[in-house]
Amino acid sequence: MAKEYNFREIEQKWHQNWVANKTYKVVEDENRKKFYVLNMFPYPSGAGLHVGHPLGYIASDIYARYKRLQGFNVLNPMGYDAYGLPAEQYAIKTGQHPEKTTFQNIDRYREQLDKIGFSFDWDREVRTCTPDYYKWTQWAFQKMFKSFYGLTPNPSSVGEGNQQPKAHPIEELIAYFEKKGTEGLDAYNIAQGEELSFTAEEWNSWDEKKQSDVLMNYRLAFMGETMVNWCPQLGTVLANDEVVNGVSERGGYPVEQKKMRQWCLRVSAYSQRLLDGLETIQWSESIKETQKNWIGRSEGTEVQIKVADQDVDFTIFTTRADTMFGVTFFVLAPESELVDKVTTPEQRAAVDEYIKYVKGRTERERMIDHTVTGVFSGAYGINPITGDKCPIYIAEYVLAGYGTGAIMAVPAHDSRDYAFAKHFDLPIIPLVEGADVSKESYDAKEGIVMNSPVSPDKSVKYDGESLNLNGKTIKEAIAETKRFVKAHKLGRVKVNYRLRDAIFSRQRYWGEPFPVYYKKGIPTMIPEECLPIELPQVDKFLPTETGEPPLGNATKWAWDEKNKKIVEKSLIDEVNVFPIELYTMPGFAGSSAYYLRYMDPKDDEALVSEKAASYWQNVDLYVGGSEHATGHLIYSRFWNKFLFDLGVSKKDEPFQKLINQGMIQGWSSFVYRLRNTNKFVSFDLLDEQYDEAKKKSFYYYQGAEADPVYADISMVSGNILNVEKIREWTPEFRDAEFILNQNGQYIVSQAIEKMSKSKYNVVNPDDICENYGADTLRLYEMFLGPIEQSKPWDVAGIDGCFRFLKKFWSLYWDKDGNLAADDSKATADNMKTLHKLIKKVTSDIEEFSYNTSISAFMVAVNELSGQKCRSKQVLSQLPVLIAPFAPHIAEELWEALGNKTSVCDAKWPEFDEKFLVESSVKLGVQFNGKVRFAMDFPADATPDQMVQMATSAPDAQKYLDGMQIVKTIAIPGRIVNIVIKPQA
RNA sequence: GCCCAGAUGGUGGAAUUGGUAGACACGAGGGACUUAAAAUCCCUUGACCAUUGCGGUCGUACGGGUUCGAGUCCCGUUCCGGGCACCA
Repeated sequence: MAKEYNFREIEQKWHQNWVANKTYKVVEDENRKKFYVLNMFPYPSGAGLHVGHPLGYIASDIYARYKRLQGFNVLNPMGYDAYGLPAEQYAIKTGQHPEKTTFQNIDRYREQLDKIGFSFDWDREVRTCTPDYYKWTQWAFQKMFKSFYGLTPNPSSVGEGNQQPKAHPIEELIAYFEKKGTEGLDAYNIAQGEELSFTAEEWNSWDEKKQSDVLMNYRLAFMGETMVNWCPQLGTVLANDEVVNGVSERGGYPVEQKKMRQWCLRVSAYSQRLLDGLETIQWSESIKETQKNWIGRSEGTEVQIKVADQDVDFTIFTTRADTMFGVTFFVLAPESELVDKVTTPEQRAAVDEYIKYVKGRTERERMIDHTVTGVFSGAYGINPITGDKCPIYIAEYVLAGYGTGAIMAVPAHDSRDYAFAKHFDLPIIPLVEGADVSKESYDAKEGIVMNSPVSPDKSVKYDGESLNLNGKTIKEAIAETKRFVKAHKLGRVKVNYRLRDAIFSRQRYWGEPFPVYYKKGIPTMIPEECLPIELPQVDKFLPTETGEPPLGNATKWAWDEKNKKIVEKSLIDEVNVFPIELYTMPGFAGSSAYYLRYMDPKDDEALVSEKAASYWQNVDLYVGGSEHATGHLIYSRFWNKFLFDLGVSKKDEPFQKLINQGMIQGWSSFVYRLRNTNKFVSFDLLDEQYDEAKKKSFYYYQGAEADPVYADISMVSGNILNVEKIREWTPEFRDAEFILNQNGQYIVSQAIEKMSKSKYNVVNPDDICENYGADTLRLYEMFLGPIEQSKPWDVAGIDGCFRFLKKFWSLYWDKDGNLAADDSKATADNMKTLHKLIKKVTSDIEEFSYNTSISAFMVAVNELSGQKCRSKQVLSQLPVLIAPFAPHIAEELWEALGNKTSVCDAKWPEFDEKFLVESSVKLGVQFNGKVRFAMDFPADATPDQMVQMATSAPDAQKYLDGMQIVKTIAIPGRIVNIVIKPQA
């Protein structure tokens, strides 16, 4: 009897062995080069792990194991992003503490992960919801509160070492205010909410509250009154990336705009560095592009506009300074404070009515509905270049939050201005030669400028100079206008970013509490040595009756300043005891610096020790989904840059290389219920009608409409429903009538969708592990296709991988079940197969092309099996090569070969070219690019020799007959082509 | 609308980066071994024509181009996916 591949026994044995020997424990070792592999840690949801989760974990585990075999000291940790909305929603429904359900889910995840054979060092596990972890989340927040961004406003440090803006202690700014107020501050590029102006005397005369308010304008974590995305159903504010198409990302509830006092992070301060950093990291172009869009840098010009007959002026922002001659009106955002100032008494009523209309519209309405609306303010602005008086309008198409909230409108060259001008019948002046603006605007930045000015007297002189752009290209015209505006102090060159500050507070329970108390209304940091401030117990997870966030339900939630401890709320006296912040931090707080914590997860003294941070530096390979492009991957980069400024993180960028694994989708199955009945009709009996307007199909059976209902995929094989099984599933099907087709089968319809509990299409990895083993699962998930690609889960091909492992296994055993490997000398063919494999697998792993390396294994095993290879010289190398992909079988065979240590500590085989060198190469001989016959060439033949041999070969004669050779192309090892034409 | 990525057999996907397209796997068909099944092994499998002559023609979404030679490079079109979306 041949020895059977008993994967259950093997995998259980090695799992226990790894745990017992702490095979995957990793410690800092100055003598070895480090390599840091990381996966985006999961949110432990109630549905458990599905087959999509391990895709990324397997991919990074393969790389981690490979790097280890190459001699690197590899850090490959795992943990849980444990704070989150679902656990809290569940808690509200059932009254169970979210910590309890979260920990239950974590245990389930761990159990599932353990089955797949990852090389995680579980001693480094982190959970974002444990106090020893979130202590450092709170600590980082406090540091941001105590920092501003810019150059040091300290005259002695101007120059060397003070060229790059970065985070600095807020004390430096306070010292400056005490001496000079805001005078000369703009030289230091300090990030701020709005441009303030005050003197040192004013600053020194202000009380603590006023000074605190002013400092909020500069702090990197600050409390600000801002427009927020408020979601009434979730009872909380959301960050921009948590809102998709005007509804909440989680749950899909409507979101409205609301002005609220909130904690914010001044992410925008780092806009330029976030943009520049993208050039230094190996991420996919599409993610970098997405981040570039999100940051939205635009370089333009700010120009001062005087309002005619009023003592008011305002600033507009434009990227098309060249079009100043085509301005025919100005537009203010409805929310702009200028609206009130410029509106004339005659227009007051109309303007008020318009503002009222705008306020009544939700963000979603404004996003979907782009009809032209607006109102004339009654005032006129003076174009500083032409001297023309142009009407000032108020319209919602201008956004308050971007630029200055005011624009100059050039209808000829901006489609939005064009639509507005057509609607209000305003003049349109074309400025580009050949541009036809009778039907639409000409927005392209290409062409030659004209009408700028129309006539010499239409250009205002400044210091004897007037602007003339005629005949210039648009690019030249922009540069020239910038120069002109700057030279004559009409405005300034300005860079704007679309990236907004992140709203950092949530009105929820299950999140990190803020280490902040309110001392006479002033937000004050709880001393660093008192951290962490632990999440208090509450009896209800809903907001209080007075509308306070859930933490308002906590009774022991006040800060005793004198004794430095948390005390009962009833003791608040506003002298020694003050209320603590009721908001909690958002999901991205805990996930922004977790990769640093893995380096040193148990450290009580620091987020990460100097020693650990210096050794591990940053993540070399990060694997995760691309859906985090504008969320986690921006916040993390921001957070890391801040910690880098503090010297905590050692690299400016946290994730050197990023691989985005695709999503594994599920096949959802639908049965069709006739409306208002309990009858289900087989899909092939239904008539389909497609509704063009709704982009959706509707189904009918004998005139009655049938509605799709999800059926659990375990009830379906192929597209045939197991009627008995579904009857047992839920009561609604028990007594249902199933109308079958003529073959007596019930056919379901199927669709590819995201895997989700509610769609009943989740495939668990557990069943695969049970039936085929973890090694097959690992191999199969990688064999499915490139990691980056999304694809539906389909078990159809899994047998192929299972068969391969069985073949691989049987290379090692004879028919009696004894080890077949012996000391015989490997043949040239054996060595060639082996080294072909080493070369292919090594280069494929480096390129994350795991599917092709598995193919290479299949080929090699088939070849060796055909060669009846028994030689240990070859067979002892294979377990090492397969170890990253299928670690259990690798260990088993490695041990069977007589090794005493884990295959993890083996050495990755070296590729040797000499085994691949051929004495001859078979190449196709082409005439005029078409292959005509194949022949052998000596491997070391020169191009001339190859041509000589090809043309004199007997096969060549019939092609050469009556022809003459025009040209020859020969590349050794590659190609021989002879260009011929009929003889003249 | 703008930006990015992509389209290869019945299916998932390969292709040394411009050099014999379809590796590897699934599925399908045929065969061997078996009382039978499972397992295993062998053959065929892009299309069409020719098949007791070993071959020929076409073929990488579509239309052009560059080249001795294009799945790969360039121009245009269609379709699918992702991101941004009144950002001035």
